[in-house]
Amino acid sequence: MIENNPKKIHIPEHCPVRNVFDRFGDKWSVLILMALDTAPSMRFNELHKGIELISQKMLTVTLKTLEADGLVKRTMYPQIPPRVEYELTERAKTLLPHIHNLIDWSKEHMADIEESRKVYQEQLA
Amino acid sequence: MIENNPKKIHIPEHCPVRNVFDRFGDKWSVLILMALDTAPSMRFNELHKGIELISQKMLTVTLKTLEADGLVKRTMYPQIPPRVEYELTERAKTLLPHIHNLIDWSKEHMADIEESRKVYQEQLA
DNA sequence: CCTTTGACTTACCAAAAGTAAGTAAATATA
DNA sequence: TATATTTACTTACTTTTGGTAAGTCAAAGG
Repeated sequence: MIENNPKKIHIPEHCPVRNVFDRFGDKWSVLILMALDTAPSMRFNELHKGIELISQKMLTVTLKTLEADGLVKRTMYPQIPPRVEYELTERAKTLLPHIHNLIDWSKEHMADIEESRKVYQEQLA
Repeated sequence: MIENNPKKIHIPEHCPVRNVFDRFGDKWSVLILMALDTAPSMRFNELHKGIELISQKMLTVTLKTLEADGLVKRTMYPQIPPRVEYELTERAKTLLPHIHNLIDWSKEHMADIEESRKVYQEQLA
C-alpha cells in the first residue's frame, strides 16, 4: 500500500495550465501585452519608457518569447537607425479581455488586500 | 522641450495592476489557489504532493503571502505531529472564476501556441 | 531508546533577473 | 575630418530569487 492516494489532486509538471502560467507567471509578459493594447503598434523604446522599471534586457527577452508564442508581431524596417514595430496578434486580442477581468478584480480588491497585508504584518510584530 | 511625450502610455511602478500581477506573476501562487479549489481544505503535505515540483520552501513562502493577502486561511491544530489546514477565503473564491477563464483560454490555444513556438524555433536555425 | 510523523527552517548553491557598458551604421553637428 | 546622436539591441557582470537537502520540534509507537 505504497501511495494510497488520500485526495487525488494533482497538478502535473506538463499541462496546459502550467504552460500558460509559466508564460504569464513572469514579471513582464502581461505588462507588455497591456502596454501594446493601448496603441495599434509601438516601438521598442516606447515600450521601454512606458513600462516603468523594465530593463532593456528583460524587454527584449520577453518580447521574443511573446513573439515565439504568436502573441506579438514584430516588424523590422531596415533603416538606420533601425525601426522596429511591435503589435498584438489576433491571438493576443482574444486573451486580453481575460487579463482585463483580472485587472478589474485587482482594482476592486486591492484596498482590502493592502489592509489584509497591514493586519498580517502587525500580527507578526 | 525635454520630454515631449509621443504616446503617453505609462505603466507606473505602483499601481493596482502591478500590485496584482506581482502576486500572480510568480510561479506558484495561482497553482496553489487552483489546488485549494479542488477540495474544501488541504494540509501542507497534500499540497506539496499535489503540486508537482514545488519545493517545501516555496510552498511555505507562497502560502504565507497568500495568507497575508487574505486569499488563503490557515488553521493550525495544536497536535503533535502538527496539523495545519489551508482553505480558500471568500475573496479568493471571487478571483478563481477569472483564473479558470485564463485556464480555458490556455487549453483552447495551447496547441496553436506550441505550433508557433516550433515554427519560431525553426526560423532561428 | 530510537524511529516516525508533519510542518516547517536554515544553510548553501544554482538559476533568473537587473545593471551598465558596448555595438552597428548612417546622419547631423563642430 | 572627427565626434556625437540615434535605435534596437548584446554582453559581461552582479544581485536577487528560487531550489536542494538537511535539520528541528515534541510526542507516540515499536
